[in-house]
Formats: sequence, C-alpha cells, structure tokens
Amino acid sequence: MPTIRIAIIEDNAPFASALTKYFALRGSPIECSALYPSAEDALRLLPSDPPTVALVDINLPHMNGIECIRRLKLQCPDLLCLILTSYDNHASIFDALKAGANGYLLKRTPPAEIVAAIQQVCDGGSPMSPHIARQVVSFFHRPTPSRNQTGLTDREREVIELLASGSMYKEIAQSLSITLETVRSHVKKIYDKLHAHSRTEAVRKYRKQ
Amino acid sequence: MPTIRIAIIEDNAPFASALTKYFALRGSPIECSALYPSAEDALRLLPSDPPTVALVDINLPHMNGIECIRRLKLQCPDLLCLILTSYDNHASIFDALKAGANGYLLKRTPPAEIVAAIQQVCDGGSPMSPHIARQVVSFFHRPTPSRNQTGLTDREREVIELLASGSMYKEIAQSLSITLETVRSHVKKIYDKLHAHSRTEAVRKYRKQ
DNA sequence: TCGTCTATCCCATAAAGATGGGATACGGGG
DNA sequence: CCCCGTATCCCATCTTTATGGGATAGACGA
Repeated sequence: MPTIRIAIIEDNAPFASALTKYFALRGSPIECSALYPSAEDALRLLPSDPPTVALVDINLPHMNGIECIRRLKLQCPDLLCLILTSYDNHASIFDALKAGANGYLLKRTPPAEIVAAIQQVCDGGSPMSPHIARQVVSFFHRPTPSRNQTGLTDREREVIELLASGSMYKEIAQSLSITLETVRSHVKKIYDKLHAHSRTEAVRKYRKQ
Repeated sequence: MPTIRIAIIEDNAPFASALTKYFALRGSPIECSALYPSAEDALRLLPSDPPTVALVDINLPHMNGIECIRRLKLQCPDLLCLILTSYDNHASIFDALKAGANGYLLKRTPPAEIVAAIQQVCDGGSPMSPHIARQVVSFFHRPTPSRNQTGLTDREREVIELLASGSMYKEIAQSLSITLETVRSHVKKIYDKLHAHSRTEAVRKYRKQ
C-alpha cells in the first residue's frame, strides 16, 4: 500500500514532535510532509502543496482549528480533515463537523489508532473516538417519541402543524375543511395548553416536545 | 472483564447461527442469551429478560428492525441497540438512529470486529462501519457556508433572528434600541428580499440558507 | 461632488391574529 | 341519564402584522 501524505496543524510543539517521530518510524504508512504551528500558517502554505489528510488541533493561538478547516475546505475541497484535540464538548464537535471535518479524535488516542484512523479516512470512513461517536449518534435520538405529553388532541396537533408550516388561518380552514372560526377556536385552545401567546411561541414550545 | 449478555434479532437462520456459534467459542466475552427470529417475538419476550445489547437486523418479516428498536427503547430505555444489516442507504441509517440505535454495523463486518463493537457500545461508544460513519458525519456538512447569498444586511439578520425567536415588533425594537417603525421598515425589506409575505415564511426561507 | 446603500424614523390602511365571551352536537364513562 | 371532553361554529374587540407611501442622515465609492 502507498504511504499517505499528511500535514499537522498543531501549536503544541512537544505533542506534534512526538507524532511526527512516530510517523517517521520504519515501515510507517504515514508520511508527514508539513507541520504548521498556526491556522494562519496552514492557510497560507498548505494549499500550494496539499497533503491527503490534515490533522488539526482545535485550540490554536489566533484562529482556531475549526475556522481553519472551514477555510481550508474552501480552497482544497478534497482535503480530508481529522480533528485531533482534547476538547470533547458538544459545541466543538458539531461546529467541527459543520465546518467540514471528516473525523474527530481525542488526543488520548494511542498513536497506532491514529494511524488506523488516517487510513480509515482515506478509505471513505469517518473515524471518531468512541465518546465522540456516541454524542454524534445521540444527536439523532428523538427527545421522546411520546410527544403527546402536551395534552394536545389529534385535531389540535393537525392545526399546529399547519400553523408551524406558516399557513394562514384561512388556509388551515381549507386544508381541514372547517371554518375560519373553528380554526380560531382550536388555536385558542392550543395556546391555552401550551401557555403561548403567539404563533411562533406555540410552535417553539410544541417542537420542544 | 465480565461477559456481556446479548440478544440477536434476526430472521436469517444461517447467519444468526454462525454468529451464536462464534460467540460461544471458548474465551468469548459475549454470551448470547436469546435469538428472536422476528420483531414481534423480541417485543414480546425480550423485556422480561433484557440483555445488555441487542443486535438487530433491519430486514425482518413483518415489522422491521427499526420500528422494533423504537418500541424496545420505550420498554427498556437502557437497552443498547446495534443495527447489523446489509442496508447502507441514507434513509435506513438515519431512521435507525432516530429510532434510538446506538451503533450501525454492516453484515460484512468480520466477527472479531462485531465483538469489538459490542464491547465498545457497552463502553459508551457508538460503533459504526466506516461507510456508515462517513454518511453520518456528512449529514452535518453545510451545503455552502456562504449563507449570505440572501443579500440581507447585518442589521436585517439581527432583526430576522429575533423575528424567528418569536419576539413581537415592540420587543425587537427594545432589544435593538430602535423604534417600532424602524423594525417595520426592516421587516418590510427582509420580506422583499426573501419574497416572503409573513413571519413564518420569511423565517423558513431564511433558515434554508 | 453625486449617487447609492443603509439605517433610522413617520403615517395610514387593511389584513391577520389574539382573546373574551358564547352555542350546538356527538360519544363515552360514571 | 347526565357530565365531560371534543369538535364544530359564531360574534365582538383589540392588538399585531403586512403593505403602501414617504423623509432624513451618514458612509462609501465612482
């Protein structure tokens, strides 16, 4: 198998140095072609000699690694970006993924697994540390499918769905084949049950359950 | 380390049998306590003797594995569910995650890795086959971070954010320390630019970019 | 300097929404 | 059998929004 060219964007010199030394061992499938100690350095120099994979720290001096990825991806859309950080909070994870990260590893990951992750991301995967993967997967878990804790009746739920979609009362009336007055009546009861006083407020409270 | 009790929900007898035999090997950390050939069987019998992990196929005779997970989770919220299927299409993946799956493996996964995945899910992870993980991560990739294609000015964006949050014009005016009339004026221009004719419509179009 | 863009403010009118009262009919449970 | 919840409809009133006209001041670039 061919070696994989990577770049490291990391301001922690000892950590970066340990990594590059590991990658430089005999028989290593990884070739570290560049080390950038700041996001600005990476943005300036990386595009002229793009590696296959970039290992990116989040906590960098000025611009952080997430913003760095966002900008790198604009210039090099095919660059694969692996976050390698100690941060495991919700915001960092999802901001990084939104910015275009293709994987997310915690720094405590053993070097051998980092190598495996680099190979995996080249192979069409998205390696994540277990704890990270759990948070990503949990994102999709519906809060509670028993959303009828609001006490809304079936009809009222039909109404608020249309309300949420932006329909005017008269459109809702047409959709449900009832009169404008009935819609008003339903809306009144919905607001009552949700303790809302406007369409937007009601929809927000409804969506949160 | 203690052995992990699992159940298998799978109608393909040869496949299930091969798995159970593998788990029954000497020194295996997995103990397969039950095999249910249908979702209905699992829903009826599993809750009275819940394992730690359930391996669930998607393609089952009547009720599919995704719906099965949704219902199992209602009765046993702590049950860890691993999808084990051949399906790798977008809809299956995300429906399964929404239903509460804690991991998603393709059937081509080698038995040793299935064992590792079971251990990982018990350890707070969410194992996914590489191809699955990539799709999940890609879900978060913003289509285009240049969201300012709407042509809204900074001020207008402030206004529509408040609009979206349900504030009345007078509240927006207070928040931004401007008059009600100015808010109206901004809203007018926003509607113009977004080709919207109501708050909800404007917010929807704005959110889509 | 002269437009253009932006943000700010004002007025008037009409439409839509919110809120307070009602009424009628139907069905199921005590 | 009567009560209660649900769905339907009606009226009146007030507030909030939507839409049409404006006007002024500052900033920025041609």
